[in-house]
Amino acid sequence: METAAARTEAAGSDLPFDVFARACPSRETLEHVTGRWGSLTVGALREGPCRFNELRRRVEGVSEKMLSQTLHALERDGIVHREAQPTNPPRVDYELTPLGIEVADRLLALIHCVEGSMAQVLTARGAYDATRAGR
Amino acid sequence: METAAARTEAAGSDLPFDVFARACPSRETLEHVTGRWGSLTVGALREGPCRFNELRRRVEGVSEKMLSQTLHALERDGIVHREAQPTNPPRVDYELTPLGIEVADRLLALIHCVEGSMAQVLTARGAYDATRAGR
DNA sequence: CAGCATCCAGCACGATACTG
DNA sequence: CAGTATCGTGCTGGATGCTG
Repeated sequence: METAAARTEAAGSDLPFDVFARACPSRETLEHVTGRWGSLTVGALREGPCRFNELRRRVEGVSEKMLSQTLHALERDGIVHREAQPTNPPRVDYELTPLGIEVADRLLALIHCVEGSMAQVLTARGAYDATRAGR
Repeated sequence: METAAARTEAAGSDLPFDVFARACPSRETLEHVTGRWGSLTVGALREGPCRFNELRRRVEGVSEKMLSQTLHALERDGIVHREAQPTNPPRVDYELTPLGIEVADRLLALIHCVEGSMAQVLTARGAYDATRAGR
């Protein structure tokens, strides 16, 4: 009972996918979803469908390039749906798929947990830094 | 109602911390927790306290350096507690703090959600790639 | 065992410019 | 508006070697 697979099974889950295993494709998807911009993009889309530039405004600080890249990865994974109207000027709406909503809800639970704990975190940081002040 | 802060408030949350805002410290903590190795480290520690090298084995593929770095960040944020015994050879145990457990549970919910959706994800990827086969 | 220090390759990312 | 293309760089992160 040393391997990741063995532990996963011991934990009651016999799914074929295990993020703790080196080469599992679920790691990629998890990274797309939890990545620096992925998590914020998915979180922002939970508020409802959104166009490209509006999304850029929701996710403060994201560059055009990174948002585009992030959206492509999420679309490929079936988390985000892209709806393009062939009008002029072009209009493209992004929205979460049903799967995306599932993921977004867990993600937002985590985000809110972190946001709500920031006072504690900041205190912990102060204490940690204080013990190392002299070095 | 354009800014991240305004939206957050409109969404019913009037917390002072908003990850969608450019310079919010919660972004850092979220990244520590959701980062490539952070998420796996926190997830692995949810199984119980663990020594350095055992942790390295649980989180397949992590290098010494990255694990060390990750643990420091998590310790500083008050997610992980480090307990060192001054014995020889040295023995150090890492474990989640109460806050860490809160976070880990949300994180694992997300991880299991992703793991359980991988069949769907892989199908979506196939479909996506198929439509772009010719370019 | 539990780690820090150093080196360095690669790519993640931002800035800028251009297209339909 | 909604992107793609290209370029430059600073940081990420792996490999290696050393310490207590």
